[in-house]
Amino acid sequence: MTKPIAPARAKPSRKVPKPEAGYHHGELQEALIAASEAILAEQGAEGFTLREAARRAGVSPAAPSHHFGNAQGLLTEVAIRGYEALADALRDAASRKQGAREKLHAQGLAYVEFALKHPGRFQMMFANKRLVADDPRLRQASRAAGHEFEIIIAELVGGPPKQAKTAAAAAWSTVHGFAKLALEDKFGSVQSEAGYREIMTTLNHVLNYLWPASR
Amino acid sequence: MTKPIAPARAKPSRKVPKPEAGYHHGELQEALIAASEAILAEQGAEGFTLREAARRAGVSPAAPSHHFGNAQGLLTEVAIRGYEALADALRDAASRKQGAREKLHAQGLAYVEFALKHPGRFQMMFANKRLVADDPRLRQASRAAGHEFEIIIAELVGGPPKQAKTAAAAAWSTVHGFAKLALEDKFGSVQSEAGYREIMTTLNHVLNYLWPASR
DNA sequence: CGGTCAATCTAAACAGTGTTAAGATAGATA
DNA sequence: TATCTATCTTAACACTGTTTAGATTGACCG
Repeated sequence: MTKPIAPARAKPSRKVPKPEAGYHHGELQEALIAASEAILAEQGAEGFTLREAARRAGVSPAAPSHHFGNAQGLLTEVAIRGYEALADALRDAASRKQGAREKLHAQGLAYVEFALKHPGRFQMMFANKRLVADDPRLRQASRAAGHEFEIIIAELVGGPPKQAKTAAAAAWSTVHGFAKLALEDKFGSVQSEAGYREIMTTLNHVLNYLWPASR
Repeated sequence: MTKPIAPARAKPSRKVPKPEAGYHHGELQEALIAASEAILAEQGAEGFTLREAARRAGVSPAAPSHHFGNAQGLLTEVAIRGYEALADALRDAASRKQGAREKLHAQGLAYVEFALKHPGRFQMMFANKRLVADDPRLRQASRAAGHEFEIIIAELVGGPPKQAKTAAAAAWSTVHGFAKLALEDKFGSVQSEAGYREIMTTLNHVLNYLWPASR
């Protein structure tokens, strides 16, 4: 490779060039990521194909390889952004509440809400075989999202860090399992708005059962 | 070939015929299911292909369609058997313990053990998009497995059926989420025997945290 | 200003996939 | 023995992800 170090400024290079120009795309990475996210939103994780992403970005099927290596590379980038969005959602949900238990409940609701509203992206985030599972940035993003749980849990249980680790695993497992089962229609259909709200009510009951006021 | 038939008994109809005969296979359904389970065991859910299953059964790629319609049909049959095996494991685990809490813990361990020891089959069981999700037998098998949890939970909580429903959803979510996260290496590698045992220990802690002696 | 060069993209090909249509074969039945 | 139907094969189709070789382009440097 040996990139020529690319001066940071003072050059006729346009970072936001003509949108639909000829040979060079200019923003192909972003376009491919956006196309992939659109496919995931429309068709779910099983509906993604690299060729379709290239098609939507207006390039040949071989173009993505120059930027992401292969399909796993592109999906890894999508998953990283997914984890960042999830961490944001968890942080935001907790920030809107007072008290550790309320924060934890809010995070649980936010987690499942994220999964149900972006099922394709969510499923892809947890499909290691379709990602570069040992990518450092992916691992870091995943751990960062999990960390949002641990922060609140540590506040809640107070005990030694080992118990906090256990409690965090418990909380993550519960909401993750609930989301996964809901996405596979094990709690009824998620399609209708009524079904969605019923499922979220069930989740509320589950959280109240496992983390009641006295803990 | 044309074996001299060598009938086991005085009747031309053989339900367990020559194992590797000519045009007609004779037990193709079972052979395809067995081949599919072998692929899932060796390669995981992502490694399954219909053509490979046909190859292992010694038939052409089009042969399965006459028995299962398409790949989803074959995988649905595999998933049904998976749910039956899971229900058996849950029932067996509970039967070996005394007391509702001990039974529930044993079921949780059995559930995750099942998932970690047969990851390909387990993942396929919960991959609706690769199955005929509304197949009545599949739905029934799935509900039967979930029912094994509800039996024990009802014994544990005792309260009104609505609370039992909530508690069952909680228990299933927790162990399912734990299994899924473990399979995606979120609790460390499952590869080594040491890693596997460490994860099961973590699960024990989680169960003791969420369902302690006093409940 | 003009030439070089690396980054970027295309075209074409390859091996693989699931599914379908048409035809061959064989087992059971009459 | 002849026929009928379930079963299986062959061949084709439209896809997929990836690789190789070559075309194009914009940026840098004299």
